[in-house]
Amino acid sequence: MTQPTPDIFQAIGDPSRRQILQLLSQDTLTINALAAHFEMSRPAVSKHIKILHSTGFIVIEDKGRERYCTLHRDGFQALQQWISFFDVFWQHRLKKLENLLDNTGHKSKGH
Amino acid sequence: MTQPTPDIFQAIGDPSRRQILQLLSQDTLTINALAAHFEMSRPAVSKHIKILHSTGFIVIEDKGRERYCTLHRDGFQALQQWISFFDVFWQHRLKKLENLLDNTGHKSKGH
DNA sequence: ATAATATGTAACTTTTAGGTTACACAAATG
DNA sequence: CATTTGTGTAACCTAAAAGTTACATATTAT
Repeated sequence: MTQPTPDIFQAIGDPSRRQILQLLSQDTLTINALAAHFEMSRPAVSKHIKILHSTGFIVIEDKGRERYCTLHRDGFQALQQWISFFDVFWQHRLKKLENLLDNTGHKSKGH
Repeated sequence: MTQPTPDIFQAIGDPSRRQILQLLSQDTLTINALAAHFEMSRPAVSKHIKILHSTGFIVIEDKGRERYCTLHRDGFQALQQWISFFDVFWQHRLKKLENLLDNTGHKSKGH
């Protein structure tokens, strides 16, 4: 891969990458340790990690020849932010509904 | 498409689909009205909508020959739930850090 | 009834993502 | 120093996603 995917949504779009995040929620793991959990080749896992890293879901700490992967909050927060945008929408909708019920229930200007 | 993508993560992985959700957060729109906002063909938009529908991000109400699309909460909640799993992780981490600071700061059994 | 509109679907093409193997290289190990 | 270990990367292959055009169909409008 060159670098065509610095997109948090696409990053978590892949099941393997989500599984990597799950594994890392239990433990800090090296690339090899992670790869051991998968059928696919180590380079494939390595690519996934690169994507998770570039999108802010994990941090990598080099220790000698090993690379330790740990969950990183940035990616999750970015995602949370996106959802929150829509939360506002739901709240507005709820308010609209309340007003509607208020107006039809009794046509006075309310108590 | 047959039906190989009933996956919320993949559903929002596509930028066009996210834009559709954005548009629907302003207004309930028909397929055609939505398609008008895009460069791509109407059938392409139609496919995206199908995916967003099958993953619970939108509901569709038929009115005569038109189909009105509206945001639906299910998809967003499913996504939120996934994030929440990791929220727990962060809280545990924070607690661990607190304990650590507590123990190194003063070696008594704490107040 | 005819024409126009709003849509779904099938068949096909193109693009992109995910995977593999082969190789390079630096760090640990004997 | 030779070997093993942990990793990155390039080149390539395959499969899946996204897009297109062409066509079918049901509603609405004239």
